[in-house]
Amino acid sequence: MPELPEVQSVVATLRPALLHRRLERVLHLRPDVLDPPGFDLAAALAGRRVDRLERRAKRIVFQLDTAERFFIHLGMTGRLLVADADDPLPPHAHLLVSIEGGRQLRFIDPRRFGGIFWMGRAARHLGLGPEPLSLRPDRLAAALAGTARAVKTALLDQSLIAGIGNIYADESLHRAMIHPTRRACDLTRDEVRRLNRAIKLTLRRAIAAGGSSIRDYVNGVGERGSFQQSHRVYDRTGQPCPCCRTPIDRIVLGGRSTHFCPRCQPR
DNA sequence: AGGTTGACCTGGACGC
DNA sequence: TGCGTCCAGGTCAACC
Repeated sequence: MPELPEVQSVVATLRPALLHRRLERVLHLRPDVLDPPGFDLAAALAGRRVDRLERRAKRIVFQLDTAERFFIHLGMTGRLLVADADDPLPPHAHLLVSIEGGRQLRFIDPRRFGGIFWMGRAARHLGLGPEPLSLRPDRLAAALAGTARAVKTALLDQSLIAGIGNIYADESLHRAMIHPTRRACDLTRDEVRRLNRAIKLTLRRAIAAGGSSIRDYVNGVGERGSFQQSHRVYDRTGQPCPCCRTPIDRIVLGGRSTHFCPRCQPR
């Protein structure tokens, strides 16, 4: 569900409720969403203040006043939000933490592809590539030059570029007018430059719109995004391309649904 | 080693 | 109404 723009929106909307406040009690924890398994998260959080709340790729990173860190990954269906403690509890709430002042942090995830990952104080290497919003074209060119996979598949590889998912890969490739099955290493310098610009523009606009809400996604205060209304190709199979009116085509690439305009993005 | 596939989960949409 | 099938915004481990 959540890619870079959605996670960015979650972090931005959670900050006012969390930053510089103390976490009081862990009220509920489903143990199988925690890594490492068996870690005493309740003891680690009790009485700790949240000093920083940041996004790294698709991860929401908490830094406590002890300098310890943990991150939450939302997987496909995860939600992280603050609610009033007496708001009705939805199904699949896996972590509930009371916040100084009476509100409650809730991690809800029906499919449980997401999770809570304790990092401690170590400056652990996360195995993630660079952030796309600050990526320079030569860096993107180097990442793509090293692989013969389809460019769309390469964009989804978080060790090459971290934060893009299925929606924004398709949207960026359409804006750059590049066919998703083109071999990553075959792109010309000009195409890489176009792609770099398209990624940044697409992500910035999506962030400004609060992300894309196809089905589950809501931000940290429960609001839906609106960028799905501006999608050019994603989930628009058979509908007209906004540039040339040709029906949008859908293929399966690397097991993922892939949408593109056969006219604007020729092979 | 690089690249591809299936598995992990639940729920909603659709067809019969 | 009910049941089966397919699909979903992500990431791994297991395979060629």
